[in-house]
Amino acid sequence: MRKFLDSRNGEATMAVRHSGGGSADRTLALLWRNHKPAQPSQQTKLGRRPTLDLDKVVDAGIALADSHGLAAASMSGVAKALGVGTMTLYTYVPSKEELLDLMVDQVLAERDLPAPGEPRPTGWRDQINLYSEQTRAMFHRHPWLASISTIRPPVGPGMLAAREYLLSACAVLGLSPRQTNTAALAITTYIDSAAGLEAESDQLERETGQSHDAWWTERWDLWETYFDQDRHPTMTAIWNAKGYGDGTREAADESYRFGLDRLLDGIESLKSRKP
Amino acid sequence: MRKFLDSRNGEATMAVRHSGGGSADRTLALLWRNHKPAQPSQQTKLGRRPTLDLDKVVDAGIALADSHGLAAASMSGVAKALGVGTMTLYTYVPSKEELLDLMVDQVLAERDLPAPGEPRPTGWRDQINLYSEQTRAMFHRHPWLASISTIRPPVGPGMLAAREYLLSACAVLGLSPRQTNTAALAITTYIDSAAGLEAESDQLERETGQSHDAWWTERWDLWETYFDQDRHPTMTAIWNAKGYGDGTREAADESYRFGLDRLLDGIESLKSRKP
DNA sequence: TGCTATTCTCGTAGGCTATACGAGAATAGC
DNA sequence: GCTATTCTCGTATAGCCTACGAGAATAGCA
Repeated sequence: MRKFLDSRNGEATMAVRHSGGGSADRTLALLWRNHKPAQPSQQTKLGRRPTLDLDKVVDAGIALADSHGLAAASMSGVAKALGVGTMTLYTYVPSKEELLDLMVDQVLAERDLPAPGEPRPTGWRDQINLYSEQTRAMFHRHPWLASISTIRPPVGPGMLAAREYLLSACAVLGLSPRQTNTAALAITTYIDSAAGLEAESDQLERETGQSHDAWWTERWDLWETYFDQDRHPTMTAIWNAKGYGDGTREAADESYRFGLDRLLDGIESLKSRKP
Repeated sequence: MRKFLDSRNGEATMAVRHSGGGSADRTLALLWRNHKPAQPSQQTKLGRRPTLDLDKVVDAGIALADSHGLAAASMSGVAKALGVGTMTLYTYVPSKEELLDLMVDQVLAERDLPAPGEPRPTGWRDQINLYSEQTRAMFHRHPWLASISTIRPPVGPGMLAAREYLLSACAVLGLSPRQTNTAALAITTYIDSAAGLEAESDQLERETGQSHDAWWTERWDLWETYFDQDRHPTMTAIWNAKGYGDGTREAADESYRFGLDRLLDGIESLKSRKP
């Protein structure tokens, strides 16, 4: 008897990911597989030995998505990379959807964030900045993360550990529990989105071999033929004042930090406002 | 001789969208089709009459994506909705990629934002809030927008008009052109991301018929079996203090506004800081 | 009227995707 | 060696985009 396989079919095309259908309990068991000290060895030694294990499958999926894009991490692609038949994967994973959840949580767990008792930066901002830089690095290592929806994410050890760290950092502000949570939410919204865009952008330049400058140059016709300065006076003024960045990495970095710093300014000022 | 069709194939699976390949000029011509007063009627009346026009195709794509998700806006789906053969669409649109660009820019243009000469809210914040609310409404009408990458977006009239408005709103702050642009970027990053998440979340509840509360309840086992309070003290404390929202629309709205307001606070304080 | 050049229409086919089903291979213990 | 159990994976179905090329419709001209 096959283990999983009761899944209702697809509609998982185009980066939609409900994480929904099968058994939530089963997915949880897979996500937390290395965190509860092993079920009471119900595993007898009956039957054929497996050639793989779940970690190998998840790692192969991540490696493929890293090197050749999320689309390359198809069931057949992962199977080929592991040297097995496509259908063999379904012994280890109930469906592609669950595989994605597992890939995501594993990658979320990669961030090196101090656990509750461990030493951490002293100031609030430095604690947030640690989260920010770790998250940015994560997105750069795995740009495909940016194209995965984060509502109803995999509730695995990786996601929960990062959330705990961010909340604990926000807690030192001394806001109400409710506001602490809201502040953390605003911060992740900005960081995930800005870091994701940054990483996607870099990846695009790498993959297509076309710099953003080259991309704009290809659209020279826009300014030549279609752009109406009278309808876009501010853009024109900023352009004339050379207010658009030079497309360098430093400019992008400055942009990222500007938004985050202003958001943190705003949150921090709540403290002094109501002393 | 077919008009378009020189496209290099695929790799457009899974919500990647480079907008790259074909002729950028051709895509621009399609995007701006209704904004330059018609090319010098080079169109003789030779040949078979077309049964459709580009606007019908784009509208059908948008309608399908709105009602049944982005995946439903496939070439065959759109063709079926229009009552023509799949391949007929390729007379009007070079590829699926371009169709998506056209759908996106049309939807971006839906926002009701005052053009340069027109009356607008007086205060800076009200001007930004107008942009914010229009954008939020747009995402709610078209939740599929959230799953489309915004780097290298379609540079059509819709995108440019919205950008002009936002920049002109930021310009009243009197920052340097460079900082004005950076501020606008931070604001769109937050708004697009938060509004997209909000809309995706609502759509998910509608589509799956499962509320977020129900989703969490389905994962009851997490708290029961896997969650370790010692490793997540802050989460536990916030939970005990009922600091997690009640999942109502009002709570989500408050969350959205909190982040935006703090970001605007931070940006605004730049003015007074360097008088 | 009929011919021609031109344009639009669209069936077929090829190469991708996920996965249900079921036949077969391998193993532990008897 | 037999059996119960487990893992492996070929085949088939239904979807995706789109290259190709045959055929239909039309305007203008002879």
